[in-house]
Amino acid sequence: MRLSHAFIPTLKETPNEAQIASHRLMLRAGLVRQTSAGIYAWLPLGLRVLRNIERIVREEQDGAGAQEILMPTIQPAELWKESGRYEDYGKEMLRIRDRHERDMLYGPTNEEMVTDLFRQSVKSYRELPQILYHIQWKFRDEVRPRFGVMRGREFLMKDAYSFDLDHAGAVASYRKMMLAYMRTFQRMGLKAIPMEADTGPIGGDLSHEFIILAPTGESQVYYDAAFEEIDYLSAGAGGFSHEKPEDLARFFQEMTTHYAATDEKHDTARWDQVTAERKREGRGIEVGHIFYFGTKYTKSMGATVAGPDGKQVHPEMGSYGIGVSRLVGAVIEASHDDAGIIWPDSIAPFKAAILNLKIGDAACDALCEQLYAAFGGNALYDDRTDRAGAKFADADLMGHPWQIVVGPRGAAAGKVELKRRATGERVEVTPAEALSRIG
RNA sequence: CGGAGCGUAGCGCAGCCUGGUAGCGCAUCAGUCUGGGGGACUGGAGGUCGUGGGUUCGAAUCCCGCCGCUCCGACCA
Repeated sequence: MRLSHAFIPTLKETPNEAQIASHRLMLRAGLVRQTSAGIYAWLPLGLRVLRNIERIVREEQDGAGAQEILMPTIQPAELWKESGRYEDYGKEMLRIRDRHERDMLYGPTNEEMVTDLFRQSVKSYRELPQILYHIQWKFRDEVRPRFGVMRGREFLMKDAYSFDLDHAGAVASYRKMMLAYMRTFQRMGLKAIPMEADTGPIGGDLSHEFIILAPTGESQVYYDAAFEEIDYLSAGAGGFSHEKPEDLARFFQEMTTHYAATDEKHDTARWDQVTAERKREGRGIEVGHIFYFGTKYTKSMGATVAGPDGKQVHPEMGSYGIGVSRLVGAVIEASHDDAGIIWPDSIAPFKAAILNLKIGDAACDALCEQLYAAFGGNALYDDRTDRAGAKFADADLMGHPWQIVVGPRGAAAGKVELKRRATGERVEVTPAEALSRIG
């Protein structure tokens, strides 16, 4: 993408409404624009990040055996009346009436709908387990939307739902999803800590929230250094496979024996048993939440399958959410400096920015065009006529992992300057060398 | 939902108290010079002062209603 003609409206000053770092930077770098309280339009740069996060989430869900579907945003009220949540959900649910005076709603979540889909078609225990997921916009009419996309009213969420014949199966599904989550966050360059969470009115002992560390997080968290040391992506010895029950058991053991708690659930007695050099604490942002809730919906909505003995049983369910749009903000909270965003390579909107410091200089132009072509569209070429300083400032603001700086001095000698955004380190290299380093 | 604040050009703000010409910086457009960390100069364009009503000869300014947005607290992917 050529910056001179890109719809990337960067701002020199911070809009008054943006208070926290991610919100400020998302507006300044031209990722989003607000259209109402808690509702945002995604512009090219922001959308590319959102899609990258989606891609990683999707790959990890698929890898764990979940199947992607896409349920609608608008749902009929009847389903929610069946489960009893039409009344319980209260004013957070956006209720709509269509032209036939039918009660509809903009989905805040999809347990009812997925249970309905399931009960229509799955009739035998032989078809279990099933894990279905989708990545879809949700609407929750929050009393107080804030922090930009971190607490929006309309937000993009990956929600998965597991159906198993019995409790043991549900636990296995839960563990698979938990592993998928840890892998997902690691791939995004985030340190995520799973914390035991309240299960609410449903009860049960299986609910975890996933907290990523960021200085501006909303809650204080305490955890064992072990969570930082585990490599969830490793496939070899010591790694974890979704396929092997013993791996999942060992993984779950790891996740639940090391200490991790938010300040509400902080247990100072247990914390004291963690040795000093392994104690970690900081601020955290919740980016995912998983639940096991058994037969709550399959019972209330009459979903049954035939068991091995021919009798009808209510499958056991779990649900698993990742706040996809929230992650964009959360990553920025976890990774920025005074100059702007610092994208992890895996979700950066572009692999690199190419800064042409002297548009019109034959050597600079030719070199930049050649580099730009080599990226096949996966680079942002700053071909504006602005001065160098403005280009540096915008590139830092937008947070491209790499900057390839092409100036007249270097271009004449066939050299470019390669800057790593995260460290600020710069080296002078040949264009070919720059390309191979960026990979 | 309780408490507080804000709405004037794309963004950041002043003007309001004490009513009378709508202003500044940045951005933007044209031109000249410049050219490695948000340049300089010259000239332009851009505003129903959130909205409806009231007071007044006259309202951005005073009064009332409404709408929108933000912040703090309780709740949430």
